[in-house]
Amino acid sequence: MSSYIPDPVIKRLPMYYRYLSEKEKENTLFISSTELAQLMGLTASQVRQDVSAFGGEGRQGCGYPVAEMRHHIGKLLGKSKVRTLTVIGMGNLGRALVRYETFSQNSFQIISAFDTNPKKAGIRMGAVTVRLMDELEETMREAPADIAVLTLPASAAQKAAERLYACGVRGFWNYAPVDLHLPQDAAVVSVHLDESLELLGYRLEHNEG
Amino acid sequence: MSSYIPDPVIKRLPMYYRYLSEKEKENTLFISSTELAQLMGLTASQVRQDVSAFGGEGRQGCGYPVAEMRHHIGKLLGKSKVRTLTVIGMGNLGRALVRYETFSQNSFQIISAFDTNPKKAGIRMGAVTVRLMDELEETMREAPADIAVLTLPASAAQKAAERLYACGVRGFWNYAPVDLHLPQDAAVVSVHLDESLELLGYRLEHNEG
DNA sequence: TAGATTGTTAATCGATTAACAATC
DNA sequence: TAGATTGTTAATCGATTAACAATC
Repeated sequence: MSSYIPDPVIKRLPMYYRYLSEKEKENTLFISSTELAQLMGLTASQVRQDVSAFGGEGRQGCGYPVAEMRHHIGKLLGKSKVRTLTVIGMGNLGRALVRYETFSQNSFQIISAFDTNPKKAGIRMGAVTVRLMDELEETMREAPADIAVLTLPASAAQKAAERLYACGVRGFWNYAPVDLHLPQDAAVVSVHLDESLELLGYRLEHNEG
Repeated sequence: MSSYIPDPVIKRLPMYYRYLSEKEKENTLFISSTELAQLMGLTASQVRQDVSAFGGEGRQGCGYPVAEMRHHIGKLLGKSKVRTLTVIGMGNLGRALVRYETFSQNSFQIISAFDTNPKKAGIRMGAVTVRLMDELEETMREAPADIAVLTLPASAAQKAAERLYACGVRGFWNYAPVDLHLPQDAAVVSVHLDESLELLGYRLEHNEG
């Protein structure tokens, strides 16, 4: 069905979506590759190549229809569906994510949260009540999650991921500083905050001679 | 001094650092490009090119000296210095980051935190006391920060960044869903959590025909 | 029609991979 | 020395940029 889209283009889709959303809010009807490129820090040529790659359509002499293209990208990103999330690990980060409301705006819905610490079990956080990891399988049967958010120690992440995979979870949003090894049909996106900060350290160090 | 290193290589440095740290903990003295490549999901050839690019040195027939190479990369990443951080915006994420202890292990030290909400001012969080944004300039004079962590609404991020830049801050770790525009000598690394999750949505949607 | 801008083909650039001589 | 593995040069691959004909 959907033909091949190069990975660099896919990674830019969310950014396209963001800028098109902004433009739509400003009631802009059409935007040229030149303007979009400038906003996004790309070349106009690259924008035209990207659009062509992800199947967008423009009008010569006029530009790209903002609303239509945003909708098209939204569909590619699977925004038409609601995704259910479960958060594994109620440390500082887990707690913050559970309370983060921006997700719901984007049709991501946190439906459960787990921790291994019995002291945290039963506590209400955001819209969910923390459960013990022992109840994972049972809970996943009753209320399956599309995506697991892994905010637990590196040492526990791989095993938890395997357990979740066995429960049918196929999406993994990984915050633990490890690279997960899961079967091909699992989708993993990692957020390595520590590495991101280290990269900033590098840039800071080497920004002028 | 330091010769040019291609950007893709730089972005891999933190991952090299992570795996070398693990190997060092296991008391591995040398590691071959083949083994390192397998761990990191790269080709051996790429590892050798990377190492050569960032100025690492191996021993033929033997591999790369783990501890030495880790130290070398650490120096490139500026890990020899302690970096001071200020967190701007005490929402869920800001609070989580202030309490996050992994940073200190990596020689990043949070020394102040700000919010525009007077109700939050004066409250102690993690190792710092929240201050009102009004006190930003004064505080930066007394205790300058190398890096500002921007965990505030998109609409406020650009202006806050400019203010911080004017205070002499040159590193920006940006969590707001905007792209910052700052002078050349500022180093910006953005963590777009929403976009990262959207990418996962895409992968989930398109993982098998 | 004239002007603007797309869509696409060709050219360039840079990153990854392959190959192999150098050498520990 | 023989075996293993680096360091580097060459080949390939893919992404970005440039150019321009097609067309709204």
